[in-house]
Amino acid sequence: MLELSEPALDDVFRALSNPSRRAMLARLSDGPASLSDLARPLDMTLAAVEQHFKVLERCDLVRSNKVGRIRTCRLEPDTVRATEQWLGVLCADWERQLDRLGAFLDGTPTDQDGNQ
Amino acid sequence: MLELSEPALDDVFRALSNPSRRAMLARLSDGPASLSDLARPLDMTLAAVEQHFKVLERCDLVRSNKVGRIRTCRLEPDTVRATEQWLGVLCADWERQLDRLGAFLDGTPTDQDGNQ
DNA sequence: AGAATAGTTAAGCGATTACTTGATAATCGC
DNA sequence: GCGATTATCAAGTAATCGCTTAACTATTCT
Repeated sequence: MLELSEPALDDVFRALSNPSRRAMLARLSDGPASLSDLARPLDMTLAAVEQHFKVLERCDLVRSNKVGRIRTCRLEPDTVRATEQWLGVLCADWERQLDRLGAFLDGTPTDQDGNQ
Repeated sequence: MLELSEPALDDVFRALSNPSRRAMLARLSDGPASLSDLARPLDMTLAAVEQHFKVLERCDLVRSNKVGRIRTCRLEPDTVRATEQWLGVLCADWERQLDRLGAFLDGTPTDQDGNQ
């Protein structure tokens, strides 16, 4: 599984924080599209959409290649999954901590120490 | 399962895009902490940490209560899981689309199962 | 009571964001 | 070749972000 560095996580979450960019990703999860395709439902100039796309591409949420005058854009699901996993670990840690607490309240000994 | 609105997703992803805020969440996934606890490993003033915490609290990634002069902070894992799920749907849609494409290239009719 | 600890609030500042307009290519259809 | 389509680049701008400092309000400790 792809592991994202801290700066990469900055960029991925930043990229995901914009609704137009999320709409572009959602569109791409349905299949490849040109920049104009991505722009069509969005209420902004093509130049703006291109800038949004570059943000997504710089952090590897998407990739693209240009043939003729058409740039074809695709989702890059590895990065999406790596991001999902980061959140998963956060929840897992939380649940592990709740388990330890529950065990403590039950009077059951915990063998996983390391409380701080 | 908690479902996040589009504006809520804006705020959650924005909140997650900062490394100090992610460090605070990671610390809280280990158990409750005061604001000063959260500030200790971070190279910034307590005022800055409090501002970061407010960002996390406004989008329900954490909650807190104050007793005496101590504000005790906790993770709110429902929102983390809802965010994780949004990413999960994105990947699922992408995989469904790959399945359709694969089936088309095989000349086989599309059905539900199968992975990539 | 006085001093230290913990948190809160407001103002300010430089950097970054999310656009826009306008100019410039490159390419396709006829 | 010409005009429409598709994309790219540069510069400008208003708003937001990530801090800081400074002043202030509890609360706890001795």
